Order: sequence, then structure tokens, then C-alpha cells
Amino acid sequence: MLRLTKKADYGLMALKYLAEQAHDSAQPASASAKAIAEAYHIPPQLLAKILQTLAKAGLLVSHAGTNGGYALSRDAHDISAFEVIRAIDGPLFITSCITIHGTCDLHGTCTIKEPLRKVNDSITGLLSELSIADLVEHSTTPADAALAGGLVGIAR
Amino acid sequence: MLRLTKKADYGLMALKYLAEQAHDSAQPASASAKAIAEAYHIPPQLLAKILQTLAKAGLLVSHAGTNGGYALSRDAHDISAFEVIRAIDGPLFITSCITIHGTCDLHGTCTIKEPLRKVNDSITGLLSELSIADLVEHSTTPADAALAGGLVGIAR
DNA sequence: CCAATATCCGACCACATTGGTCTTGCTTCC
DNA sequence: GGAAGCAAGACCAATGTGGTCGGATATTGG
Repeated sequence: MLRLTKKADYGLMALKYLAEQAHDSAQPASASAKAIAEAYHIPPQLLAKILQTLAKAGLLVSHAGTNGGYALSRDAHDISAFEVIRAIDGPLFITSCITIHGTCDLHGTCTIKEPLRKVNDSITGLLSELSIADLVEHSTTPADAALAGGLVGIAR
Repeated sequence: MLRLTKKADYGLMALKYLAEQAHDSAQPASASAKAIAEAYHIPPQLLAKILQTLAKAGLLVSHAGTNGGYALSRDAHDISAFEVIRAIDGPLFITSCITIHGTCDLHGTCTIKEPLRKVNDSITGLLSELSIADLVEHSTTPADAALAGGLVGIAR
């Protein structure tokens, strides 16, 4: 249930990679698709397409030519995981009832969608608050478990 | 992104139907697969299989023969949406990294999984706290729309 | 200028999952 | 015994996902 695609995974990993580079060295770090792909052992061509998508979505800036590559378009703190996922996987919702126009294909007989929509909103909220910068920090911080506490209450 | 299958949708709807029946009338209500399918305009055979799965998972009790059907095995308050979804869709996780044994297929180079796992846990927490009884209540309240406030933009 | 290095972009394909049907058999009640 | 119902399997078409290939275009270093 509730799986997000490998492409989105790859996208997040790539952004995190860029964020790390920018953090370590001086300023807006740039890296080629090939370089990132090799770092994580993922198919270069596939990553390339993902990065292109991300660039089109405005999360990355691209630079062609020798020593070209991709770089974050903004600070890592200002890019949310939600944006990345939506850019790659598209605007899908938790339930098949909630389409782009909010109408359920089941003649309104589907009474399930309102509660689930709240869950859906909570999830997007979670992902929106998770920035790329968070990913970088959490990976290096081994004391994550402590933060796990705050579950978002499901408003009733 | 993050879609849950139609089967899970159907399963939730069916459980909700049973819960409503039990709430209205006297006690543990029973309904045939066909009856529920007709009420929601979903393929009867498919619903039948879903209900069988739910019965095997212990969420429903089945009774064969004339006037048979399915009934909730416990109180609607004690059945969580999470159980239903997991029973139908299986134990899938938000990221492909997190498998049943928690190992990432990407040689541990995937540093993304820890933060996402927290999101994953939050989601399961959300769904675990959402009971079938909650579904029934929410559907009857027409003032839900007010809460809907933050529909996340989908612009494509 | 030219060649190397990149991004860009679309077509294409193999595979798994999903949604759905069909068939056959078993149980229970009238 | 027969109708109404569950149980359980094989089966199938459509879709989505992960991944490849080929070529075009832009940029820079020598």
C-alpha cells in the first residue's frame, strides 16, 4: 500500500546529493547526471530523465556543455519532499475517488472519500514540511528516534 | 503518488456499509456480497473476492448458505482502516527501500530511507487511529467541506 | 574551429500490478 | 433436492513502472 515510485526515490536521493555538495563546499554545487548516478548505482539514463523533469518543474537549474550539470535552484531548506514527489509522480491522490476535479466516479455513492481526504491532506502536510535539508541532517544524525514522537493527530 | 488501490477502497466501503447496518438496526448485521456490490455499483465478483480476503484476515465473519453473508467480526470502533488496507494491499511501504526486512536494495548507499521511514510511520499511525466507526460518522456530517480548507494545489 | 561533454527529448519495450471475469465446488436453509 | 450464498482457483486485458536507445542541441576547452 501507499508506495511511492522508484523514480521519486531517485529524485530525492539526487537532490539530497546536491544539497550535501552545496553544504560541504563553497556555493551552489553542480553535478552531472552521470556523476550522481554513479554515486548511487542507479541507471544513468533514467536519472537523467528524472533530473530533466525536476528541472522543468523549477526545482533544479541545468547547465549544458562541458563541466555542466544540475544544481539546486533554491536553498535546500526551501525545497520540500512533496514538491519533488509531485513533480515526478504527478498529482495522484490517496484514493481513486478523489480525482483532479474532486468528483468520485462512483456516483457520489462513495461515502468514504471525505475522511480519507483528511488523511490525504495530513500526508501532504507531512511531506511539505520535510525539506531536502532535513534529509541531509537526518542521515548524519543517528539520534533520529527521539524526534519520531510527534504524530500528527487526525483532526476529528 | 501514494495511491491506494481500488480494492482497498471497495473494502473500506463495504466495511462501512456493514457498520452502518449494525448501527441502524439491532445487532451484528449481515449482508451478502451481492447486496453490498449493488448498493455501491461495484462488480459483485470482485467485491466477493475482497470480502473473502477480509474474512481470512479475521476482520469479517462469513456465513455460507441461504441468507448467508458477511458481518463485522468486532465492533466498528475496533477495526482500523490500516488493518483493512494492509489485509487487501499487503504490507507495502512508502519507499521501495524499506522492504519487509528493512534492508535497502541499494547497498546502503540510500541515505533517504530513514527520514522517509518516519513519514511512513506517521501515515500508518494516522490510518491506525482511523476506525470504521469514524468513517460512518464523518459521512453523515455534511459540514465537512468547511474543514477541507487546505486543498493542495495540483497545477500541472 | 572542432571535438568532447553535457543536457534535452521522444520513442520504445519488458515486466509487474491492477481490476475484473469465469468456472467450479462446497454449505446451508427451506 | 434445489436455490442462495460463500470459497477458491485460473485466467485475461489494461495500465503503470522501470529502463533503454537514438538522436538533437548547447556549451566549453584546446
